[in-house]
Amino acid sequence: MKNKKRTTIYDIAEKLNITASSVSRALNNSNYVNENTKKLILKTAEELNYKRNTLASNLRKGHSKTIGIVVPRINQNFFSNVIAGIEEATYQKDYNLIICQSSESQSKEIKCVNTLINQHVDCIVISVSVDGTDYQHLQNVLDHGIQLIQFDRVADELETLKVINDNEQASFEAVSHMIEQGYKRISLLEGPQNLQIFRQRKTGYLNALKKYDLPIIDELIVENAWTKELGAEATRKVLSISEPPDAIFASTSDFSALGVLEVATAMGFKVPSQLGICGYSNEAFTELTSPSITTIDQFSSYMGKTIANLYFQEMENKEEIEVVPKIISIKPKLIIRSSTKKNGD
Amino acid sequence: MKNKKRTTIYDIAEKLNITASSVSRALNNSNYVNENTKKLILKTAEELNYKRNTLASNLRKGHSKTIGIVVPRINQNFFSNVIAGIEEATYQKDYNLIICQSSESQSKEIKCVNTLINQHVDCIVISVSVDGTDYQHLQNVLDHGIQLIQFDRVADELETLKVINDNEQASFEAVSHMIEQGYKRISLLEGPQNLQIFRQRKTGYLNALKKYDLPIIDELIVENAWTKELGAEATRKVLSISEPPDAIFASTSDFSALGVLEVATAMGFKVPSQLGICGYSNEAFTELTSPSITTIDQFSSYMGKTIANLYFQEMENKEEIEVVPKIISIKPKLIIRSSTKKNGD
DNA sequence: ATAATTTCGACAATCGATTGCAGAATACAA
DNA sequence: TTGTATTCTGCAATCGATTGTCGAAATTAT
Repeated sequence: MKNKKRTTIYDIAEKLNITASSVSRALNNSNYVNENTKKLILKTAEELNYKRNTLASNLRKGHSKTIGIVVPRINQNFFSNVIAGIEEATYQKDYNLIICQSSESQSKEIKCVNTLINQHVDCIVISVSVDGTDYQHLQNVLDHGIQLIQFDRVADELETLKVINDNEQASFEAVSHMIEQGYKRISLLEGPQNLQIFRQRKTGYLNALKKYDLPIIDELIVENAWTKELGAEATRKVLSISEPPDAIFASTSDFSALGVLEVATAMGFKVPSQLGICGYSNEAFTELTSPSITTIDQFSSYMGKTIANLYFQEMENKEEIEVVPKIISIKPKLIIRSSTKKNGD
Repeated sequence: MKNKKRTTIYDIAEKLNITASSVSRALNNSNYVNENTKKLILKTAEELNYKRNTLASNLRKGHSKTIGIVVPRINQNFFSNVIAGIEEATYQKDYNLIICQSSESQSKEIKCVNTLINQHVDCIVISVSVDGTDYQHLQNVLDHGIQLIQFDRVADELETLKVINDNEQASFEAVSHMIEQGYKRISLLEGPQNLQIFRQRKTGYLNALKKYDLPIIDELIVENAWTKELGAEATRKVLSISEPPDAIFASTSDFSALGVLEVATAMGFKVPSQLGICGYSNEAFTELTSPSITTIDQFSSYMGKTIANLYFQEMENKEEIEVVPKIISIKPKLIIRSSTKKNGD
């Protein structure tokens, strides 16, 4: 295990009585080396089980062919799907992925970002943590000449490349759908409003109410209900008021919606006839609950591919055109299931 | 964006009229530099927004403080949880993670492993792809002096560090539980037998039958039923024979069990009274189906932490003791839910 | 046969940080 | 004051691969 000396281009060069430069050129398939020596070099490299030292190569070349990713949680469905999507697209171009999770803490997020800068990654892809307020560390990425792509949860004040969902539109459609189903008192479980995505979803909700001339009822809007537990708690609260809602839009996540469903069922509310429920994210389980939960699909894996391709595209233009902030918005899709079919189907 | 020159220790040295070595020493908090100059250097580094070039540092130091991970699918619950567990433990020690997915293809797996060797990672953590037959590429990892830790799906013939579940025991307990519930004709949906984990699960099944003196019925054992679709197909088959099973153990995954449940329900079998179902992995959704599915929890995140700690522990011993192959076996836990409660509760 | 052009390969510098060695500067003791 | 020990700093080599420059050899053109 220890002290194993790996073969370098110098070892190959020495064995063949040539210089390392020729070996390097052969390995990089340059023209400036004789076909025969090239073959000989390749053969010897194979024999000696040579593996290029990417560290040295990258140091010299000044880039790393590596993309750093920072997400709140690796093992959250949406994020792991985005990552898988990025991986698929970058793998073909021989890029590596360094993955960090901020665990929803900005201080850890800052550390992660710094590590990635140290690593000389070519690009940082990030979805910010929930408690973020200051984005100096992201500005810092730009200052170091590293491409920065924000996705989903973005710091809107920062002018970077962004790949997002059209949260407002999706939310609008979801609420409109519920209204058209006949629900009239729709409660909104909203997420931390410092995040743009949650503000947008709220706007969509409000716009839908407005369109259908429904009143905005403050006591039906619950802040910060974005985990299963908080969703459950919020549900207990809104279902206990004198005039409870006849539908709940858990705009933060399907987990929240799951909390809603469990509490509502436990409290004796019939879903969907007495209470409609809509979640957000299209987690796998939404299909399996009874009733199945209406939700919004964010095309997470596609989003990942989009991010990767956006990076490659920008790389190509880098030399010629000045980089302009660009936003790609993906329209999510409303998945209508049983939990909002007020009148059956 | 382009051609941004990053500050190096030389820039700092030049500005302060000292040498780069002193700067390096100060940055590494060495004693061999005056307290005052150290402070000055740190301050200047801060001012110039200096970030260490990890590439250069690692090249010189001969290691990368990086662990490479290769899994079949990043976005599969079990794997993303293991990864999250590894991340948690390694983060504290300032290690980075490079993550690759083999997409269940050995040829891609080999490429991933080679990339990681090139990257000079200090350790490779791998769960092999399903179609693996030859493990030369893993031997190669060892030959390059890189620590190798296999987990879950391991190539048993290779003597490396391994972190696995006690699949046989878990399977034995699951089947025993079903038998004790009164199920007598238990069908086994098994996974590709070239993978040790699936062989072990089969052994556990057979041992349980033997213990309770139940006959082994070949037509109740279905090969290669390890996705939802294959599980569904297998179920259609076994439920159509003249004497159908009264229970199905989807030993490959909960997805397979889900396929079983859907087909069984569609065919009019009552779960759990007419047909018991047990899955494997404790995916989140198993709690949400109706009925909820009995399954086996693998402590995935804990497994990740165990892997990381195993690596750190081996690192400490590396110099003194010769590395010996070591296997850590984690005992999974049977989670009993409604789908196997034959007589209600 | 000579000149002009290619092709090939060696040399040396470079990427940025680290570190062994040696010498300078300072402190302390005799 | 001289000698010894200690602290600090600089020099230069090193990690392994890449690449611009230049000269030698081989090829082609004249």
